[in-house]
Formats: sequence, structure tokens, C-alpha cells
Amino acid sequence: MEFTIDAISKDCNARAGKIKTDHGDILTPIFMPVGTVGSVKAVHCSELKEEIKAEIILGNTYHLYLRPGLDIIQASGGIQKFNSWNMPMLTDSGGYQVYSLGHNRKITDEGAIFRSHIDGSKHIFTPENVMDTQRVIGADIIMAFDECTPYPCDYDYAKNSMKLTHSWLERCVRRFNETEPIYGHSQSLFPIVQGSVYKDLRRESCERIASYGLEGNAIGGLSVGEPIEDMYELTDLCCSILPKDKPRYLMGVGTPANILECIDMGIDMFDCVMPTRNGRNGMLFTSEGIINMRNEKWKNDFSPIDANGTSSVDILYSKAYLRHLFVAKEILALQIASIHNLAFYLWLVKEARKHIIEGDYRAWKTMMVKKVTNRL
RNA sequence: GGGAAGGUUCCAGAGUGGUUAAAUGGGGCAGACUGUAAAUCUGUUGGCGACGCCUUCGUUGGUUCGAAUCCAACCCUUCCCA
Repeated sequence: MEFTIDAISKDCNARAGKIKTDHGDILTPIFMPVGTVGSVKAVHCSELKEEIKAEIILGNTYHLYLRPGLDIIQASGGIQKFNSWNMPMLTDSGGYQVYSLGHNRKITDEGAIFRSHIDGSKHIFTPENVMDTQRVIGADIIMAFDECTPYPCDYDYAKNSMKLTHSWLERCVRRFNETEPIYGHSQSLFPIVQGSVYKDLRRESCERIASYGLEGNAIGGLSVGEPIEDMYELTDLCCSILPKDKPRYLMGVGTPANILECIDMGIDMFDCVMPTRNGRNGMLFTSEGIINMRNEKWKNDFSPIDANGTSSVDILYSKAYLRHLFVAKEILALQIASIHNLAFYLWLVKEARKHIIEGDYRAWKTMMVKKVTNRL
């Protein structure tokens, strides 16, 4: 993997860059659609490429390990062959599941013991075997195994958890360096900053993480329920410490406004389930604001879903029709909403990149944040 | 023509003397969702000058301190027999 910076906006810390991987290039800032089990829910690969113009998607180590299982993925020739995406992928390590599936797992120094949410079977995730698993899955970018701390989280818990994540990182790096990619393309390991909402912990974690000199750095443990101002303040703090010459990945963020604000601070990569999950639940993000597609007010609105949209569904279908599909619980509703939302997210970061290069990012962002937070 | 069952709030359907503006489900309306156990979850769903009052369980009348619930008549629906 190689990262180059093409431009830094004149009026803020926003950067436009390029990540080269063996599966293709990624222009940053970038939004990465989430495809937990190897599939971006309700969306075909062809739609991701042609309509949405996604450049990289996510997969999840915990979920892929449980189903279909490593034997299947290895036999298929790696995840990008298995799902026919054939473009860059990133896998999360299962660190988020340590948080989201917190009720059926136990943490020890050794690792995390999960009770499968599918059949209750017991599985131990260690930094070492998570690296091995991500070698088998075969994504271009793989994540260190961490604990995503919950919110609220008291200082002592956050501190101990951060130390645990750091010790796991040490073991991840060692194992990563001892092993080779399986499928002939190179893989890059990103470490993850933790420290909850505590600035001294975040600072310490950033310094520790950065000291490994890995090819990119991620910020985790945010957007888990903390006040939005905290998220911004901590992201800004992390950006001020994490190396400038490496991509910065803010995990799990966020709303269109969150993304615009964090690009301003120097974040290069984002992922979030919001465009897909909220889309499936009837929420549309557009350049003019947010639409709750199930609301009665769209019943007789035959205007396009999004007149300014870039995907074919935006002008092909009307709001009244899409509302009808949601009300009738038709599968097509989920597909249209997912394609629209993802295409909008990708359009948004592409526009951001354009304005960074032009040098007026902050001004554009200030105007844009007002629009995208508007409720239609 | 004879017999049987039944008519409940938008719908289906509980309730069978007071704790019932009436269970539950559906539908409607609104909200939530941030490294996906999510095509999910939550709230709400008679009216009003609302910690109270008014109207409502086919219609009308009656019994009772009190009725969706008991009685009578009537109207209507479904099923069975002729």
C-alpha cells in the first residue's frame, strides 16, 4: 500500500490523497460502504461500481469467520474472489463486536471469548488468530484487534482497556510480521486508537499507535453514544498527533455532517452502516437534507427521489413510488434506498475532495453541513 | 319456511356486571438507528376548555348504585336443513 497526498485545503486541515493497493487506487477522502458478511446489504457489486462508484468496501472478521467460515473463503481464493468484488477491501478485526456483542463475550488478557450469536458455540479471538484469520480472508487493509470501549465508560475502565488494546496491538504487529499474505496481493495493518472520551488517554494512545510506523492509523471507540462535540474534539485531537503522511481512518463515522466536519480535521477514511441501515429503515440522505421516506407528506409527491442525485434510481423513481414500496414492505424499497444513500455518500466525499484541491473546503463545508442536516 | 351462531374502537379479534376508552395482532401516524445479531426497534392511535369531563361495544327500551357485559323487542350478517 502506498499513500500520497495530492493537496491540503488552504483554509483547514482537509487533505486530498491517494491510496494505492494491489486491487486498485482509492482517492481520499473516501467513504467505505460496510459489507459485514461480504455483502453490502441489498446492493450488487455492479451497482457498487457503476451507480455508487464505491472504491473500497468493508468486511468483518468475526462475522466471516463464523459464516461461511475460513475453509470456504480460503477455498474460494479470498474474499474479493468469493464475493466477486475484485476491488480493494478492508476488514474490521472483530473489535467492534467486543463492544456490540458485549453481552455474550468475555475479555481476558489473552483475547476475547465469544459465544456465537448464531449457535452459541464458543470461539476465542486472540490478536494472533485474528491476524491469521484476516490473512485468510485476504482484505487489502486489515485492522488490529482492539476493544471498542462503550459509552459511558469510567476513566479506570477506559485506561485499562486502552492498555489492553495496546498490548494486543504489540502481539498483532508481531504476528502480522511473522506471516505472509496468502493470495499474492499485499496487506496492510492499521492500528486503532482508543481511550474513550479522555484526552490524556487519547493522546497517549495516538502516540503509542503512531510509534509503530504502520501504513495507516485508525481512530476507534467514537460515535458510540458520546455527545457529538466530544467526538469532534477527540477526533481533532487525534488528528493533531497522528502522522500526517499516513492515512487516518475514523471508524464507524457517520452522518454526512460528521464526515464533512472530520474531513476538515484531516480524516481520510470513513465507514458507517448509516447509509445502508437507515436507508433500509426509510431514511434518505440528500444534498438538500434528510427525508423520512415513510412520512405521509410524500404520498402524492411525484417528484424524483433526488433531483440532484447521481445514481440512476434518483431520477428514475418518484418519492411517492418509493414511499409506496416502503409502506408495502417491498424488497425494491431497500435496494433503491441503499443505492441512493451510498451514491450520495460517495458523491459527498468526491465533492469534498474537489473543494480541498480547489482550496475552499471549509467554506464549502460550512454551507454543505447546513444543507445536509436540514430535515425535509 | 325451520334451526344455529353472531353483530366490540380503522380492520381482525379478546372481553361476558365495577380495576374497560376497552387485551392482542394488523393497519395508520411519528421517532430512533454511527468499525451491522437490525428489511430492525420505540412511541402513539375516540373527543375535549385533559391529573378531569364527554361520547363509544348493531338499534331502542328495561333491570341495577353501576351494563360492552343481564333482560325484552327490533334490525342486520353468516352457516345448516327444507
